[in-house]
Amino acid sequence: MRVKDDVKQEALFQATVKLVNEIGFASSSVAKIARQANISPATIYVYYKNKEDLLVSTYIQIKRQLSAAVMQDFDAALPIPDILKDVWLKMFDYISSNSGYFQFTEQFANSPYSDLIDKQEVEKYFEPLIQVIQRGIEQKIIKDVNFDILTAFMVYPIMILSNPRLCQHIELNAETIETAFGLAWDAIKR
Amino acid sequence: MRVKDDVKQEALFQATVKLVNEIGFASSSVAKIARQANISPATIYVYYKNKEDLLVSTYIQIKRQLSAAVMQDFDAALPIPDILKDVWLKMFDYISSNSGYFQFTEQFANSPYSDLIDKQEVEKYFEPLIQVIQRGIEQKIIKDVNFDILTAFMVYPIMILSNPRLCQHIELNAETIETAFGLAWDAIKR
Amino acid sequence: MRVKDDVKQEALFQATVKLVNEIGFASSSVAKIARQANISPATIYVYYKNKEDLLVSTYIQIKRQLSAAVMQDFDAALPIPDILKDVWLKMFDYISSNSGYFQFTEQFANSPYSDLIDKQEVEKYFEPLIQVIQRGIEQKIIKDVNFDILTAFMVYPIMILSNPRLCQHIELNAETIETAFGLAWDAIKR
Amino acid sequence: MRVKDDVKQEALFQATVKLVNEIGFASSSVAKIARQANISPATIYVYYKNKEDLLVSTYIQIKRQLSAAVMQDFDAALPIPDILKDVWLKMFDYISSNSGYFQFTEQFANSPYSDLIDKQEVEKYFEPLIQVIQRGIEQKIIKDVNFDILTAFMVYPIMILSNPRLCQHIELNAETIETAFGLAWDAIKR
DNA sequence: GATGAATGAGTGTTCATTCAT
DNA sequence: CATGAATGAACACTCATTCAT
Repeated sequence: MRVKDDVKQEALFQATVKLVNEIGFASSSVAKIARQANISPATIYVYYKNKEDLLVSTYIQIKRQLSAAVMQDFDAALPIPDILKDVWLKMFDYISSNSGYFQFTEQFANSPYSDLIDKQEVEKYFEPLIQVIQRGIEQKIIKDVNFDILTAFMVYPIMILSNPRLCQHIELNAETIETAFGLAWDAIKR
Repeated sequence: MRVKDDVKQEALFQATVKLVNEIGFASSSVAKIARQANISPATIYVYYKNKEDLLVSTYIQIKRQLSAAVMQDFDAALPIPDILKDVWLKMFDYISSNSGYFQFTEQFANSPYSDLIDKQEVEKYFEPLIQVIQRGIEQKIIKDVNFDILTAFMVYPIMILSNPRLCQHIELNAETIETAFGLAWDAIKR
Repeated sequence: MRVKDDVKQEALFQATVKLVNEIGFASSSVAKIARQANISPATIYVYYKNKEDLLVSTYIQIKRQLSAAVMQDFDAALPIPDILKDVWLKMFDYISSNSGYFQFTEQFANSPYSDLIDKQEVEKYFEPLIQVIQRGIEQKIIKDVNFDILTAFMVYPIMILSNPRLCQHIELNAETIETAFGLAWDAIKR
Repeated sequence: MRVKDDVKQEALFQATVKLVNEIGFASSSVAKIARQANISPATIYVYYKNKEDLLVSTYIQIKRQLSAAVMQDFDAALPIPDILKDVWLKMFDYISSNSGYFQFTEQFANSPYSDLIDKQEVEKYFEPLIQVIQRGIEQKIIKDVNFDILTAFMVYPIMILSNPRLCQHIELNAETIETAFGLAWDAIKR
């Protein structure tokens, strides 16, 4: 028998990301994704249960990759600001090197499919980071406020600044990224 | 000669917002919107050129309303932090009083229709605010950084904290809103 | 506005019956039925909720027509054998004049859609006939046996003899029909 | 060299009958039958030319089995009514013991595949029975009418009474079966 | 012999839009 | 102005069958 073709599966992944970025989530039909990947629409159903499965799997794959990149060489022993800055930089690094993947996750997060995701599944990868922030609060380095508020200033600004749909005028280079971290740190530090 | 029926147009507006919030952008078909508004699908084409026109017009109407609410009683003579805090509070106020409208704009911003919007058209309403920030920079009260960076810390945190999809754990009351502004101000102030 | 076209609905009815008779229930797709009726597949959904509705409605329409034809001029005052013979002849008459309709009902009855039919809805038209048979049992003219058994000899033979798929060799004329009734009557009479 | 696996073929037969009875003819796809039989869809094409061949072969196998069961110990020397009653009882016996097989044939007979069957191929097994009836006619024990008419009263009532879709209210026990034969015999006897 | 991968053709259904009234 | 009828194109998905191993 023929064997499942990794090349085909990878092409499907790339096609999904590319098409969603080009024409948006709502317009990305199974047939169009198949054509982009140069396979038959029916073949998609060999690799995925249905469209939802294809999109959700693609999302999770990217999220896993992102979290691995960001948490790589994580060193809880460093000073807290250094840790946060390291994560901040790694995240910008990943996003700018993989802007297509990142854009896909942004679109996904605002689609109805988003509700199907177990958020904790994704968050668990960042557990060490969360503990660092917790420690920062205890050591009175970081403001003692609701965690969602801290996240709104420590994480989402990265996403917003990296989203070309939202920020068309800014050039993301080492300097601006560093500058932005300055604001983030000022926001949360005590 | 009969004239276009304002009641019908308003019903159409409400139906569009309601349906998009309930079943999402992709699933909101013309026929369903029409049924929700208790009119015929064909009648929509009396009021709007096509579906895109309907959605874009709905979006712009909300954005105009939001900017009017936020910029109401704008007083450039006040101290800069007071101005920003006032805007911050008014924005939260509008969003919490009109969460349906706000949710619609969030969904819209992540749809392909979003590209059709002339962002400057919306931004011009905030011109006085932009000038205040400019003045803050000149007076060395606000950090002299790219404008997009300032916005990422002054405006988007509001949207993120108000988005129930993103922040499920936080209760938005006077206290948390004030706290959040504290972080925003710390981020941008010199 | 345009008005619902009775001609189109009738064409749809005829096309459904014709196609099911020609290629069978399982192969009769919505697209094929539409092509046979010379309308767009989408138009079917103007007249019927879905495929099931189309088929079930077609079935019920035929059944109603059949029962009306069979029970026409029903006279409970006549002698019981005369009543039964009259019904027997009228049924053959309807079936031979409308063999296409009848074939459709036979196919329908053996399809999964059949389970959706409320049998009592159809049976109620034959209520007067059922009462006659009941009376025949009480008057000891007809055998006092389970009603299903009587039906198996009084009604189904008509269907079998009229079914060209099952009986290819017999010519259904006045004589053979009369002969067959003789057997039916001998079967059930006391 | 490996040989065709009888166990697999039998599993395929059972799976086909089971699935058709459970979900109907139209919904029984090759893939589903294969899954039910715990083999690959492709393997079916080792044993059968195509889907049609699978279904037709299954039908013929059952029919052969039925005729063997019914004609077992056939004794043309017995009195004619005894012969017919014996066949009648054996048929009910087979059907009630193998209701799954019987249901399959009923579904098959109303599918388009039915036209592919050479009816004479099946009928030839009943040749001795046909000759008995012929003899009964000659001896003026049985009515001298068209053979299809006799069959409509001697054979089909069994099928109708055994079809749970048609007769839901009757309990088929020794008594009702005997009673029903009484009607059948009254119908055809002179 | 046996199989999972692969697919073109098809399934029932909904779509945004136009037409006739 | 207002509408339900009408539709070609598209939708997600399944089909029977063949291919490569």
